[in-house]
Amino acid sequence: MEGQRIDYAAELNAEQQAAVTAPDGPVLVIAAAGTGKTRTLVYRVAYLVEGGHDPNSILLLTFTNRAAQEMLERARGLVGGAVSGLWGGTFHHMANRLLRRHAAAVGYQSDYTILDSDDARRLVRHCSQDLKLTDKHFPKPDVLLSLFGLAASTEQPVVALAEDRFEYSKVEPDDVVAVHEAYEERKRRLNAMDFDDLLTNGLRLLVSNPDLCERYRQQFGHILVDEYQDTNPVQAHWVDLLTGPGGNVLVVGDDFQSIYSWRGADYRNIITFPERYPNAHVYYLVTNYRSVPEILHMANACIAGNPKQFQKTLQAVREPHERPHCVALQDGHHQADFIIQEARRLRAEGYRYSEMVVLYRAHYHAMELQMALSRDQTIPYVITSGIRFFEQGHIKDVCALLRLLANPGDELAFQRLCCLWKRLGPKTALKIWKGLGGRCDLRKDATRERVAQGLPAPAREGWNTVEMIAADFDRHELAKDPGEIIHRFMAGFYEDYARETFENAERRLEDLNELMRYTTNFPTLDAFLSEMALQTNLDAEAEVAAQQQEDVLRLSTVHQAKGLEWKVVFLCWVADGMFPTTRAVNESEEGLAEERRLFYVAITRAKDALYLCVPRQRRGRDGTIQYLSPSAFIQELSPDLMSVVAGG
DNA sequence: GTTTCGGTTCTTTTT
DNA sequence: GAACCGAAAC
Repeated sequence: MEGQRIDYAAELNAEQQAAVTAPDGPVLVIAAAGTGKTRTLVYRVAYLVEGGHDPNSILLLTFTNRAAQEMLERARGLVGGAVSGLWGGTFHHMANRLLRRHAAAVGYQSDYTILDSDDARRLVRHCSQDLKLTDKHFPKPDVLLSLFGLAASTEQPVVALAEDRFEYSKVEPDDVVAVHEAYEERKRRLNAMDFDDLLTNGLRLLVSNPDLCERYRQQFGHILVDEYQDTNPVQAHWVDLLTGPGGNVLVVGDDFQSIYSWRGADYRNIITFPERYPNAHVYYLVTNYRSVPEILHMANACIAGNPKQFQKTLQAVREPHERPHCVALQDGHHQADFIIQEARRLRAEGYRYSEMVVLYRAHYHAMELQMALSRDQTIPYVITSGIRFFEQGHIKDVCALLRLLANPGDELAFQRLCCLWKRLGPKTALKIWKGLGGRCDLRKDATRERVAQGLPAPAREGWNTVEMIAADFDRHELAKDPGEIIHRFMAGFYEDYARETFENAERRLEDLNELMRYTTNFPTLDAFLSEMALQTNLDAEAEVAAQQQEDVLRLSTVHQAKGLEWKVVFLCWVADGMFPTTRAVNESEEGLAEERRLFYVAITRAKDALYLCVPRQRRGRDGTIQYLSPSAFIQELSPDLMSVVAGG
């Protein structure tokens, strides 16, 4: 492979080739669904490397870990080892890499902890409680966090968003601001950043240190950005700064597939790209190799109504096959039965289960199907659950010890660790923490003695294991072997604890063994912890890998299905109130437009066959039956775009 | 004063 | 599940 020149004209179509071989300077590639967006990016990387550019000077930014991994692998397949040295990863990943080096420039120590959403939630809860904002009507941590996050990623003040959001409720915007300030202060004190801080501090680093910014501009001669329509203002600003005037930046995206506005993504970044970079070259990819024309007709029709977008129509190249099916069903149970039967029928026809997928708007929409599948026992399936691998209780328990060893200021880790011991709860843990002066460096003998003195007798047992690990920490260079720490902690304490505490202890212990294997990929404890915090989706990715080998039916949210494709797609609950969700519709016109884009994403995942399942009723939480109309997205489509089937 | 236990309720989407 | 609340147990 290596050394062999790539024949771009033979391997790419004319649209793709034009984008891949675009001249230097700013480039915008509008790539509709299934038109070879990833292929184009990967070949662009190869083109640059073949053109003599040092891979070290190329920065490839993606949105998800999965995309980063896939592209690096494919690039390696094209140009071989020459690609190593390429800077590739998610925005968060890159920001973290820069911030570890220059943490002091934004007022942090370089061993800062990255808070996952669960940590952030706990911290905000503490802040609300400290401020005595415990009223039933005061917004919950999740609501507050999404507001803080939106403020951070759109560079808006919290107070403005709070006034807007709570306009018709009794919530005082000032109280929300107070919690926000307390939260910011506590993160500083803990030497911790949440996901948004990585981005905002990454931006601040470049804004307030022009010399540093210039240095990285020199370093990155070429910047490539995937899924540009999903960037938020902070990310876009960061890319702009790193590119600099006259720099080379190539962004790829599809405004039709912008589905992350709820966390600050702004598709205006892509719409206004030609204005921000007036000499930008713009390329369109609209030839779709993925889907049969009937599916593309529906996709084109469904999205056409959305305003303010780069108008483009997917061009089919495949032969006509069959129209998407619109299946009327009585309720969720009938829907589940229908999917199971139809999947089995298709299987008999020659499709593998791994070539089919069941998609839905929200995780809980899969409940009936999940139950039916586990009762049925004939179709192997995986579900990308709502809880992330690294946010499960047992993983976080074990990692609390690692985190405290890495960052002695990590109060959350200390709390979590202490609450594992018998007869030791949050109150006592806080007392000990305060007694230590807000810092617990377990490597120091004096610290360990002080902790030991504060413990109730039954807690000693668990503590002894930690004490021994901490005492050996420097002597045995455990900082270079996080797996060994986990192993010792489990052998000495956690295995017994898990068996006493969890119904499904064995499964959880298996997870921990898996975690131990995973640590071998990392040279140090710090490297492992950084990566772990940013790999929120490890389980989903493992399942994708497993699915490719085994014949397994996958159940997934539409969001998680983005960028993937299957021969057969079942879309569930295409009914009013479910998809689009009531919330989005109530919010604004823009909310509905985004739901429509999500619907578009779902449709365009399908290659051969698409089933839109429309249950007509649903049991409410009080047991009453709720009647549903078909989704507005179906009603606004011309009926001859689909074949109507009665199911069940 | 704290911790633990047993019930109830609620699930949008993710780095 | 897992967060929350109230009541029992240490």
